[in-house]
Amino acid sequence: MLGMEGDLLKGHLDAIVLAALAGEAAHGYAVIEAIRRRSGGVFNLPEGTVYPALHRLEKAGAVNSDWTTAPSGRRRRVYTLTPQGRAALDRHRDVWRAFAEAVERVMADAGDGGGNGGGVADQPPPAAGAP
Amino acid sequence: MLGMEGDLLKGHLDAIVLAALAGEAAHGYAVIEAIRRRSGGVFNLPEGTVYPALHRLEKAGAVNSDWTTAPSGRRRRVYTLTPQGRAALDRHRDVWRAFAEAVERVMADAGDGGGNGGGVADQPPPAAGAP
DNA sequence: CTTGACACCTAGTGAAACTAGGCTTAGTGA
DNA sequence: TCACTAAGCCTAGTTTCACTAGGTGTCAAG
Repeated sequence: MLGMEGDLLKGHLDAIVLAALAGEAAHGYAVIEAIRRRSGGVFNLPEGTVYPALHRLEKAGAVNSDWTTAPSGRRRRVYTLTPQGRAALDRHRDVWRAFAEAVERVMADAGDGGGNGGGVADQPPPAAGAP
Repeated sequence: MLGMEGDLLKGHLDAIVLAALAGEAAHGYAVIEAIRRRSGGVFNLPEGTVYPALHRLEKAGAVNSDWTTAPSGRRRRVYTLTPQGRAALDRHRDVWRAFAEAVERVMADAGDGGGNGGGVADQPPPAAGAP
């Protein structure tokens, strides 16, 4: 995942893949491309990430797949959101919203340091110290 | 992490812990409480998550810790952001912003399905089919 | 025929949060 | 005084999930 360090995406991948298919059905490569384009190039997901996700989602009933032939003659496996998948995407959106808001609330308070009273360090004379 | 499934928090924890300390120094329990309160109860982090994070951040030079005695007589290990930790928090905020925006862009496009032309399924007569 | 792009697949790996305990200490109630 | 609870801290082992590292097949162009 270029430009993004660590495991930021973990737990969000299924939602992102489902969202990529919400507009219209697409084959694997197109899903990857759609995610990259929509994210402004932030999410550049490896195939090894996306295909297992698609398989997982298909197994879970969130997407269906059909082999088709592109105008070029190439075989493609096209994935389509199921009604169940759409419902799952709606839930994912709610979860994301709640999650993002929670993160922003934690991050945002940082600057003012006021009005949160409790839970803070009492700084009386240092005691015995560490073990 | 109550109410949050899977690994949504992965990759974001350090940022959240640093942000919890940005206002003022705090001991472990207070960090946990601050995160829970600020997140509106969304992030209810286990001690086994937060303490290793604090230790990790201390080892990395982002926080310092000192043993103190609360008014009650209890020993507490109070953590304080270092200048390095503040700089790291700023970076984390930037990364979060970019990440969140990318996710929202991917999620938001879902509804319209228009204007993205390429990369979509060609649906001519189904070909030979799967292997 | 060779090469590169398209298209798909997957076992194994590693990172990071969480589980599952465990210990210590001060306050409270019986 | 004793038992229990809450505060406070610690950590090895486990689980989860994205990514790495390959690998195969097909089609078009040179």
